[in-house]
Amino acid sequence: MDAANILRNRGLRVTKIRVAILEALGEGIQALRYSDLQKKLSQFDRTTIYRTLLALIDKGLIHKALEENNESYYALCSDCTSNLHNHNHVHFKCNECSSVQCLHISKQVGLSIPEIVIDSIEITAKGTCSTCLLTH
Amino acid sequence: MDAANILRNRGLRVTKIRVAILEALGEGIQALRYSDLQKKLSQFDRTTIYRTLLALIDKGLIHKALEENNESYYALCSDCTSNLHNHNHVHFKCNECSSVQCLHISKQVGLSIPEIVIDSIEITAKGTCSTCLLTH
DNA sequence: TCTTTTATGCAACATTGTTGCATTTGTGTT
DNA sequence: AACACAAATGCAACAATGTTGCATAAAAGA
Repeated sequence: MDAANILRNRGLRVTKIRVAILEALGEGIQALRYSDLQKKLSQFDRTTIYRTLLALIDKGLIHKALEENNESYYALCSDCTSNLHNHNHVHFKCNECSSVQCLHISKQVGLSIPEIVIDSIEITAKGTCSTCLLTH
Repeated sequence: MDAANILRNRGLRVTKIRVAILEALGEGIQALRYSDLQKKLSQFDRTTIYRTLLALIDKGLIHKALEENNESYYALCSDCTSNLHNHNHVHFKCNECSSVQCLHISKQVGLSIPEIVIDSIEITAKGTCSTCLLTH
């Protein structure tokens, strides 16, 4: 399904920047950091990018994959809805090339702690990605 | 051991702000967000707080427990050294009161993914803390 | 107390988040 | 195809935080 239809399905108007962001994030399996998105979408106003990201997150089309060193990484959602972000995957950041990607894992991760109710768990793994492993 | 000795042990000079930050973080089991730290330490310059946090992180005395919504939460380290931050604990954020704390877990968490080398794993859990559970 | 090394405070600038408002655009309707 | 209305965009403006350079002040050992 193309970006335009994805947007329509979530009740969002089809605008240039929304299509551009979805296509930018759809190019690879990687998450993109905000500053890179901004470079790539430099024809649009900063505020518009900001509000578009909020709208796409709100509708469950993208998510913030990682926040680190005051940089936010954004990635496409795979099975989220307008009502619920549903991320049963691990966010992996390569220490070499700084790439961030969403890794789908088969096993469910559980965690229980006395006296506390846990609603969600986020897992971020860091290491060396396959590309960087080959390079060294 | 008091803050002054902790600092000396890591080869850091004992200054007012370093003692103040260690004591602020040592008061509770909770992590403090940057903006709260700044309010609490308003007698010091913003730059000094910034550089002090970097120095204390560098020496393994504190760590950034969570970065969310462009807010950083800082907490004391329990068993880190100058050479290695060693965090086998879960960071828990309460959705009700926004408090963040480090929870030490007994079981080791493992994760392995083909073609990738994983060096470290960070786990952030969100839910309702014991205090907020009692309130409702 | 003196000296040297290091930390601090201040100024300055960059990046990102955030809001209000006028203008433009998308979309369903005529 | 043109219209009307709701929604999105661009621009201006300000806030918070990150970051660096440099002059001054403070810590630690002699």
